Amino acid sequence: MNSSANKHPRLFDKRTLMHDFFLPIIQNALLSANIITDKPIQIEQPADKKFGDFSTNIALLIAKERKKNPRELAQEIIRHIVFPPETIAKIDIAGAGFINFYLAPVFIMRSVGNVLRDGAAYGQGNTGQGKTALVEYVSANPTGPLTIGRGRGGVLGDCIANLMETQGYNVTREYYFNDAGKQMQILGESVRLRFLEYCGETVEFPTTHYQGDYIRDIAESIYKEEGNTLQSSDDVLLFKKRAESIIFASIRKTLERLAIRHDSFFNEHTLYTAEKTGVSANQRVIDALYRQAFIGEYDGATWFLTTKLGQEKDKVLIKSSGEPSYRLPDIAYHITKFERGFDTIVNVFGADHIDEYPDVLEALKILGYDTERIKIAINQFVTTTVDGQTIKMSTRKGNADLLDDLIDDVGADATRFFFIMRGKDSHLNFDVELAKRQSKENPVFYLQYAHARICSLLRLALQETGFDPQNSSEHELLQLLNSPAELQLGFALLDYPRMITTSIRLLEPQKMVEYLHDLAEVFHRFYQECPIIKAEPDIRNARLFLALATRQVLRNGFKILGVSAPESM
RNA sequence: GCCCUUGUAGCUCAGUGGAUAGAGCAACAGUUUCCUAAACUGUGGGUCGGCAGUUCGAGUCUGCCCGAGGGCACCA
Repeated sequence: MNSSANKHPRLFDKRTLMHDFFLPIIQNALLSANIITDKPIQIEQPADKKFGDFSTNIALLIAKERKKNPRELAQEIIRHIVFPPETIAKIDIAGAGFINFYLAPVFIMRSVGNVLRDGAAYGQGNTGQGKTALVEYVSANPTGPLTIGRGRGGVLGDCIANLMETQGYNVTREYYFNDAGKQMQILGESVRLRFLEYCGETVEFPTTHYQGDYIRDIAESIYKEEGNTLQSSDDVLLFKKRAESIIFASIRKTLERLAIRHDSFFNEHTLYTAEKTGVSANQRVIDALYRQAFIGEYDGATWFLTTKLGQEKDKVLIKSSGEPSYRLPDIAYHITKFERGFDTIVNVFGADHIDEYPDVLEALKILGYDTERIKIAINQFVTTTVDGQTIKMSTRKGNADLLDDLIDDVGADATRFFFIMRGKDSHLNFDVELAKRQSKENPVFYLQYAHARICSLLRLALQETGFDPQNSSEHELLQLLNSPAELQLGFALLDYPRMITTSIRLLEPQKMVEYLHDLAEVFHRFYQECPIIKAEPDIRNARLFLALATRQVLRNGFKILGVSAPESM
């Protein structure tokens, strides 16, 4: 045991309660009851409070192999359970043979003191200590302003990165983009044609080109600066460059509004150019796959022989034009993630890219990379509802819903919150009217209100009583609390660290949203039922500590979600 | 046709093989001499898309069928 562990008594959040407290207790009981089994001991929180705080189904699991009645077995196990004083209040058997544990109120409230002690660090862990992670998200090419759909992936990725940082991961947030492909060529051409219109020419604008108004805006800005001097030029590159820098600036600005940040922008084009070795990253992929006999040449193109892996068709890596298809740089890009030494690699992208990653993974596997390190988070699409009418996101037509417009409409907090308040696999229905509403129907306001209410309470308490729980360490007062509402709140606070690890395991920040909503609800009930400032001093101070601990957890959670924590509303 | 995601209350959605399937909103009925009523309490509401299977136990796992979204390019 190291010295820091001695300085700080063990933190009894639910994760540690399950693994470090209940597990050994049950293991020892089985041992002394002479029950040997290879069945795993499962400890869970019953959905219904009346079945205790924790329960185990071990008696059910081993009943068959022991040919015994599960309830009798449970009885026998209970007889052998030993536990420290002031921890467990009651143990009983219910249902088919579940063993249910009820925690002693003192035990719960003592643990709440640890929340106050850890403060902003409460919930942090060390599973990522000393490890690096790359989280890639947004990665939109600079062909137009960000759409609402991209926003969902951006917030999802940002929250995943935030979550991982709480566990000690050194996270690099990366944006992968391409400014060299065919789409960018079309972008430059689109701007040039609109520019010519400004110069007074009548042009035919192809339907394959970008239709959005922003193309006209860019063309106009070029016209204002350059006049018609470029009219005779057919240099598309110039228009492309201008468009790219303007669009990229707008994308970054939009992301900034949502506090979505990146540490690294990876330009796909660097994979095309020769490195020190004189060979491009793309070429190295071809060479390496060739050595493994997964490259074929026919129809004038170079193919990844995925039919050898049981797929229906081979996949083009180099087109007959000599240009790589998107797949080749994708593979090369992922190799750089390994070469840069990341321990964990997280890719966040939309459902439209769902067919892309299996090929990349196959190629990486063939080349000997450990694809277990790669985690994929795919988010389903977004539809928006305005005035009860569902509007489907539409793509390159120029009538796609713009993320900026949505932020203008409902604000950054609601935008972020709504994007992650549903599971990523669920098709998100973004109700714009609901997001704008400043009432309890709007879940983001419900949560923020709980925080503001606590702030207000602490302000008033200080003013009326002179007591500031932030400047007091009499946390043992918490042990005076034992009403159902207080215990429920204290118990909920202990769940926070486990929710973080669950969210990371599932790459699902939505778990945090749900948890925080439940926490706010339990707090409001406590606030309703327990008078605080008017209570007698010790109880009053204890309740202020409980409120302060709640505010801490809300703040810590809001920080991960990227939602503001208002002091008053 | 093939692949991925998905189908749970009127609506939007939770639900790690476990106990009588939950929450929010909406509906209805209540709560304020008292710290923010932007809150709280209660009531009603379900063939978990359908059919089979796996097992002590299935909303959860498997197969088939039906519906929804997305993808199946020498676009990215």
